[in-house]
Amino acid sequence: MVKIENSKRTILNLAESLLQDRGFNGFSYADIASALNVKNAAIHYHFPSKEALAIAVIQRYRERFKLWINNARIKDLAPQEKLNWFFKIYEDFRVNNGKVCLVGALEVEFNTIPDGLKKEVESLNRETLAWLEVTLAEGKKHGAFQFNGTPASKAALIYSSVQGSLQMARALGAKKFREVVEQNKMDVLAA
Amino acid sequence: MVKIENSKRTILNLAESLLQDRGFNGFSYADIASALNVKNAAIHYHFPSKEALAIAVIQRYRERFKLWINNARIKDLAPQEKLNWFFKIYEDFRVNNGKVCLVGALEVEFNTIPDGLKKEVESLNRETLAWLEVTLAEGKKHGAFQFNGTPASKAALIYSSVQGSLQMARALGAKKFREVVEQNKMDVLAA
DNA sequence: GTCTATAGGGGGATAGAC
DNA sequence: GTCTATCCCCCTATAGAC
Repeated sequence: MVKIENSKRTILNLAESLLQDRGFNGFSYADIASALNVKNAAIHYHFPSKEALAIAVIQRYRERFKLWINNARIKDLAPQEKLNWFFKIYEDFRVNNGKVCLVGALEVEFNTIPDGLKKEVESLNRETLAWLEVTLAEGKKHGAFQFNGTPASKAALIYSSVQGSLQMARALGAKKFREVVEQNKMDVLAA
Repeated sequence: MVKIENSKRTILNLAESLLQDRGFNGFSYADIASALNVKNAAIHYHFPSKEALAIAVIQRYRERFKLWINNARIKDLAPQEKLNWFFKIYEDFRVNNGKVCLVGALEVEFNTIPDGLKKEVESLNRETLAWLEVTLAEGKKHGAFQFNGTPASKAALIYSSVQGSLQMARALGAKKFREVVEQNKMDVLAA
């Protein structure tokens, strides 16, 4: 009972890492099996299909994000600090072997992935944008943020630029990612 | 002589389209062959390997971009119009079956693609950013643009957000992409 | 230039033994 | 829970006939 839960968790960790590293079409059951020193079929015992595995990865990620944003440690922060926390998530991806955002990776491969997985990606994307939008609106109302346009479109710009710059950092180095984060801050923080 | 040049061009067109639609790992020689009603091996006659094919696609794209930006029709435009032209490139991708930027697509798969291809992606990325940077600097100097930060970091933000929002549009619809473009314009145009 | 045929590898997935 | 064995499909790439 404990063993299987640990196995599932370990497999999900590996799958999440591989998805961020190589995309859906870029990793295989064999990658996970060899990392765990077991055979291919053992992974199928825990997750019957690659689609089921990837869906479980995204669902767990969505749960995690939901827990974070509803936790007092994040929820009670000032808007500027919330935004810093948000950027920190992706900075950690960047530092951790140049991983990219799951949403961006799967959207590049969107036309090749199973339908059930598409729905999960869409949900994660929507939920992330929704939180950013509310955070930006809150900060603008309190005078911490200053920007033209709606919180929704500003949120879309920030999120898409973070996704894009994580990808760019693979070819041009981490500096590009950090430049984009700093530029985003300058463009939104009230002088 | 003419025939082979036409074949090469047709194959490059298909490969470029497939790369933007499904990524490097998401398309195969068979996709191209069946679209041309020929067999797999015929494609190998024109491009010996998948790496060579993808490299040729990017090189042709780079040439095209270079011709555009050095052509009087673009070169002599006002900075605002240059920026509009830039956004239009990606708007056309979006309209044309939801394609994404080649650079972003290949950077998501960066850890799985051949080395020669990586170098081409890096070059295209650098050249695009360089043009954007110069355009932004020019516009700022002339008073058409107004923004904090360096032209380089603003260029990185704009380019990465366009890449990211094209991807986002696949899950959330074209509206997201257009929102990001409009927000970018608001954030850079002098009031 | 395109064909048939084939080599040689990798992929996801399942059945049945242990 | 993990193993071996296997199925079946798709992939890149090459050789040699036409």
